[in-house]
Amino acid sequence: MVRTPVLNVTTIRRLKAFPWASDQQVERLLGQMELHHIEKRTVLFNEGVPSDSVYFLISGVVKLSLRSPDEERVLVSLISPGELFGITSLMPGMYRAFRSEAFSDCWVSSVRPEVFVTTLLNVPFTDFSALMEGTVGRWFALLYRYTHFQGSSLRQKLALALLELAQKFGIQDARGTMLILQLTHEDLADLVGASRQKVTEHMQELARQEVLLRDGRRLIVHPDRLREVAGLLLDEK
Amino acid sequence: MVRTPVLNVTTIRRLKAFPWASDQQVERLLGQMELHHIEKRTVLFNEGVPSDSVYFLISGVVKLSLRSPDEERVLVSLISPGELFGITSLMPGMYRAFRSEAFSDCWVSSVRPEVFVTTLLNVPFTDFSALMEGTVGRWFALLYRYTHFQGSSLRQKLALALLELAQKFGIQDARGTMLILQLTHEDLADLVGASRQKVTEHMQELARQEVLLRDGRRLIVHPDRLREVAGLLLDEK
DNA sequence: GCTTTATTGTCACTTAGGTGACAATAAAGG
DNA sequence: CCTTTATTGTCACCTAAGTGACAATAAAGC
Repeated sequence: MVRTPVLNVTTIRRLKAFPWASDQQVERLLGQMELHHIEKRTVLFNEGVPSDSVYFLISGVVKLSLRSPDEERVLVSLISPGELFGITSLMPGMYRAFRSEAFSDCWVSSVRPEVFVTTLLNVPFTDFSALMEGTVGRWFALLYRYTHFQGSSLRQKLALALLELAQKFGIQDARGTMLILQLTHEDLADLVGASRQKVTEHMQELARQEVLLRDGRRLIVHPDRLREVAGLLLDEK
Repeated sequence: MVRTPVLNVTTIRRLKAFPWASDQQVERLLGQMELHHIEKRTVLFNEGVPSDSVYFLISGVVKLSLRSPDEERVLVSLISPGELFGITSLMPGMYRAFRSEAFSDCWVSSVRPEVFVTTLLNVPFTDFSALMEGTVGRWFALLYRYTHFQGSSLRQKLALALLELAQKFGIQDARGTMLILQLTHEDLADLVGASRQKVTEHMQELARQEVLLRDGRRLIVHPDRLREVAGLLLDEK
């Protein structure tokens, strides 16, 4: 038999959560939170589904993970009591990037992001979430790349890095997406954490397979083929 | 001779920056931004210094990087015009995690984070920044770990991961910091992106060198020695 | 307490990628 | 245009970590 934990201001304070918020704010927030008990190994949400709640961990440990190209699981993070998670829901139109599951039996509570933001910060949710996207959105994009690097081959890492560059620095061209950037193989090597020589080898291989082509020192890439090489499903990103 | 660019609402709109903000807000923000011209290869800020400005890239490319344990440079990201960077300054008491330098000649403008937040979102900076810390602070911690994984040996990655776990799940013990967590070598392997067998080997090595010890299936670690093994300078984190 | 299952330990073998060394190009600077 | 310097290409060789396979423990379930 599981005893439902008491969730009041004192509990929140003991967990050192939301230290800046007033008792009234915390009280109001608690009134709108749903409480859930999750048994070890139960999946709370999976990567790819729409992000529509913020979660707060009361007790237990939650695991965030990701599946790598070779079907392995990358353990991204372990969440401890008092932490918020599932915060992609604070940015507009996001999908969950990681799977979250109970690493041990957990008590978790959830709120809608709009309620969370308007209660704790007296500001319209759309404004806040747009600001988040414009500021920390890039951190998230970086985290996405780095977590996906885990368990990838150099070839896949290169594809992933070029894909990100194409989104930022690409302009449409008759032959594909041209990167308006003078990148040396050494720069790419520093970006993916590999040696310059191996990058040269793989870039040639990718060119031979028509995933990309070189126009002087400018690169023209095919995002679709890069995505394929990177081992991303078509629905991702 | 360099021509100072015009920085007005139209420029901002063309760069697709702050799309949610009203013309008045953008106008007000512009009035408080300083404009800087930065020549290729010039360092704007270095890792480790206090984070006290938000930057906005008008033209050119900015490079964010990091030095790895073996003195190599990890290229974390390339910033394109219209992007904000240096946003650790939106969280309280942060230091810059990356070096930023001009990858090409750039025009950059800077603002104090308080001005940025209060102008674009009508809310006290301290409230906003506390909320940021409580929400996206973890993304940043993850990014920190993953960027530092780049160019590290398995031994260093393990030390870094254990250090993070000690901060989250550690309680003081006569023999060091005890992790109140049942972690298998397989979990650790998934966390650092390595094979279970090699993790076993390295964990034994670390135990032999008294960086950590095992009490049944509980780990007791020495954060200081872990930091040393991870190749972090004493002032970091 | 005993059986089953999970975890740890160990080893030989394979492999992806690092490294050094140099030639071949291409770009930049005068 | 020619020299200098940066970048790319291509090797052979080395090393850290992956892999499979199994024994030795330890924990969990009954």
